[in-house]
Amino acid sequence: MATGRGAQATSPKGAAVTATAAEDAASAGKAPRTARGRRTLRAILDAAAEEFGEKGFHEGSVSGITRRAGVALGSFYTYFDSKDEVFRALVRDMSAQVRDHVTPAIRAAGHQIEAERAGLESFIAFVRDHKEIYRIIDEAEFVDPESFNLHYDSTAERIRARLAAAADRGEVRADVGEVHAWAIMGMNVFLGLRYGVRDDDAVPGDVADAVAAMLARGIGVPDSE
Amino acid sequence: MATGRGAQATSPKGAAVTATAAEDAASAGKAPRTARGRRTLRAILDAAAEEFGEKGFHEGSVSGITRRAGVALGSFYTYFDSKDEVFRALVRDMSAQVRDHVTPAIRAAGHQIEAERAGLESFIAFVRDHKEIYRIIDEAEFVDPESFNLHYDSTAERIRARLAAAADRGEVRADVGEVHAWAIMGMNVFLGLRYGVRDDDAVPGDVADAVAAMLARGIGVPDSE
Amino acid sequence: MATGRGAQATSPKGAAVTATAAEDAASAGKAPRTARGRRTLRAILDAAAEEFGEKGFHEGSVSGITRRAGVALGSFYTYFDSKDEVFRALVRDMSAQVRDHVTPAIRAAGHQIEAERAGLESFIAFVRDHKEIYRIIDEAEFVDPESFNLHYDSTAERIRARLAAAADRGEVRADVGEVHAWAIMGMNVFLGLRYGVRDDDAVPGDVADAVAAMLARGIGVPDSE
Amino acid sequence: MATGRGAQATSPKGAAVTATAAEDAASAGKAPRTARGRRTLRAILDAAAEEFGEKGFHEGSVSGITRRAGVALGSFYTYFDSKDEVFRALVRDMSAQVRDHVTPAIRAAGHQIEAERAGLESFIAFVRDHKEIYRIIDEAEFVDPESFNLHYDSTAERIRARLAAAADRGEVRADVGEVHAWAIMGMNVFLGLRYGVRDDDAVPGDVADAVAAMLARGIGVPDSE
DNA sequence: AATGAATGAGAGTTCATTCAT
DNA sequence: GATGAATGAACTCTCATTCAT
Repeated sequence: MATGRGAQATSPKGAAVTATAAEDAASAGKAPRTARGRRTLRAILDAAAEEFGEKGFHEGSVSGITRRAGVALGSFYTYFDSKDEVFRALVRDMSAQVRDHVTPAIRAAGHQIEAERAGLESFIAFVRDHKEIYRIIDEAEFVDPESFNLHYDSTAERIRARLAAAADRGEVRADVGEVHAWAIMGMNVFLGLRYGVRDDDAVPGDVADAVAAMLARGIGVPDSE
Repeated sequence: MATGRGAQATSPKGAAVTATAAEDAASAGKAPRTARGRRTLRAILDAAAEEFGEKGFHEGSVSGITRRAGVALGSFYTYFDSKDEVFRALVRDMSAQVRDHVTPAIRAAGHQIEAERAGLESFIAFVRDHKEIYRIIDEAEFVDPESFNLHYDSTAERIRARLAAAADRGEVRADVGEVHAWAIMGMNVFLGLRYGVRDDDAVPGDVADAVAAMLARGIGVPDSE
Repeated sequence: MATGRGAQATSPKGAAVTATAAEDAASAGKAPRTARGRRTLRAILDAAAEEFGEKGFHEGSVSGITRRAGVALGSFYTYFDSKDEVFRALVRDMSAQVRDHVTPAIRAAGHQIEAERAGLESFIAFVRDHKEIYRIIDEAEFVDPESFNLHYDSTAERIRARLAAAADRGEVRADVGEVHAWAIMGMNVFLGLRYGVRDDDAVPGDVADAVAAMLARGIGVPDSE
Repeated sequence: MATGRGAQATSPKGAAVTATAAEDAASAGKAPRTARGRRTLRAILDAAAEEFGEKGFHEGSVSGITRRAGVALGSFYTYFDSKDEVFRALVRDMSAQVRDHVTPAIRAAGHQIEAERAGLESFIAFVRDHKEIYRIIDEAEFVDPESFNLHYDSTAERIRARLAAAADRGEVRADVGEVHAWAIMGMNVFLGLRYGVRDDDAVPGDVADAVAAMLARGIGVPDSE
């Protein structure tokens, strides 16, 4: 699927992607030197998120991106070396944004079970605004396996680490480990697909409540609150 | 990700795919009439599973398939109308095979929690033999969304139905529903990815034990065994 | 410049190229398996000699080749992996044909000075029929340096070897070596350019006579005839 | 091949080219009016000699030139109307410099055979410092045929004229003419390629000695010294 | 004069699909 | 049925040239 925690590309505000991805482009050695250049790069990145989100990497085209961005075909290559490269920048950007979006919700929670609940709720809400995230991160499996693996490995590792810390605090059972982290990530990703992308009917909080209740009994320590 | 329950393409025996997929092809209106034809169709389907499993749908090519199958390029079109069509046949075949592989393990269990444990163990074991299943089902999201959705919807529905039956039997909590079904499917898919495709180190039974313990407390009814 | 000894591409007979170049293509792993395929390959090779001879490698285009050959653009790639590859095949073919054309004239001569005279005359005559050879072999310096170097190195080496043999027979001076071989090759190439490609006025035999007279005194042994 | 007589682009001092070529550029109607402009033009011309020498005309790029020159891409068009135009300026410049380099050595000789010897030695030495000259003049055959022809025609004509004068002085045979001029030019060009560009082992003087001895007998008048 | 972003025509290459043998 | 050559639309990427700043 896609991700363990929210994103922001092509946001309603229309510019959120660029923050991180523009840096990736920069680190790829094609940083714009003028304000006009920065505007163009931003337009291309937003357009790429749209194009790939709608059509996927292979069906999407560079000319589709530049058409959406309202720039000439050649301008694309002023900022990216190849179609693969924008895609890579986008995947990393989305991965970062998902993480940045849910982290505060998780941090704000007082108890680890509540943290997981908040994370899932926040993730589902986020996915609703950024349905393209699934298509983009999923297709990375084929186009940029490294980013794909990195995304899931680091997401799972973050979950594992916070569960371990919670175990130390006595909030979750001591035998909780990597298996549980991957299990939770998998649940979140599929619930995001079902209740974020597929159908908007359910209330994210309700879905999160149901899962949290299961987790409280499944991995929580009774009376640790 | 990919799937909730096992597959069989490109099996060690090298022919398993064909049973089901050949019927799909037949239903697509190109059933071979001679024994020679049946052999060619089987070769093409096995080769397609290999090709798409290795390279994905877009990077895979019809000529790659016929080369692997040892038949002429043109022969492909004797059995399939298009590249999309083999892929569709393959996705449905895999979906069916995953289902057919895990179902017996689930049926054999005495208690629902044990059934879920057996299903996951069986699934991980299966994935190890058919790592291409993830790539194929995942890419269906772009190539054949209908099959993709059908696969996950029907898998989740099967889980939901058996949990409902178990609730009636008093083996799992009465409040278990669709959310739990999608959560379990997500866990299974990601654990299959992590411990089936990615890394062969862990013992599937151990992974399944950890998950079953969590589920027993999370959704199980104490003393229902 | 171009070459030390004659060529044959795009000959009046229109098919000469293919003999050798078709084998190169074959050795490149794309040998046609049917008579129709052989005809197409021949048409492409002849067209490539024309296209590159007229426009040079960089200005020439694959679509120009297929247009001349009267085949579809894609058919080109049935026989060659790239534009570079036809060019390479062509250069090697031309090198071989130049050699094959002049060698008999040289062999037929009774004395080495007469052999050099006959070689030059034959070369000029040949160049007049295949003016494109200069453009093709010259541009190889940029496109396929290996073939370019090989062409001149082997041509010079052939001259050196036959002069050495002649020295043993007492027909030319004993101190004749590599320097003289390259000098003779250079003379031939430029006289071919001047009296073969550039201007058809002079009689090749007259040019060859003048050079032979100079060589007779310059490297010949008096009274060795 | 390339040329009959010396050049100077991309010289060790790094600026020599400009003297002549800047005039060509000027004659092309874009003479710089300030000292800063002259410096920029010089930098572009030197960079162009490097770029085209290394990569050839077609593989070389305007942006490669400006990068080497350390100026902005757009600045190129302040001094040249097109890529072709720099190349043309460069070819003429190189032709002139080759001529200017060898002429003094030829003039200084007391006897025509010695003059030819000195010319060849000087040419080989020169080529070693300016190996790019072959690539540049050779590619002119495709890019700027007029300059290409002019270069060889005028070089051959200079040789012919000095041989005619020498014949009048009784230093070379009376029957020496255009054929001999082209032959000598061809020898020089190929010996420059072999012992100047390709391999630095041989001593230019030794090569020139061998050729001079051959010419002395071939076209010289005995006892004319 | 200098800068560097923007432009867009053009070229090479791929490959699903067709069809004559 | 099988074969493999032929087709051509489609796409990515390059780069000379222009132009606003």
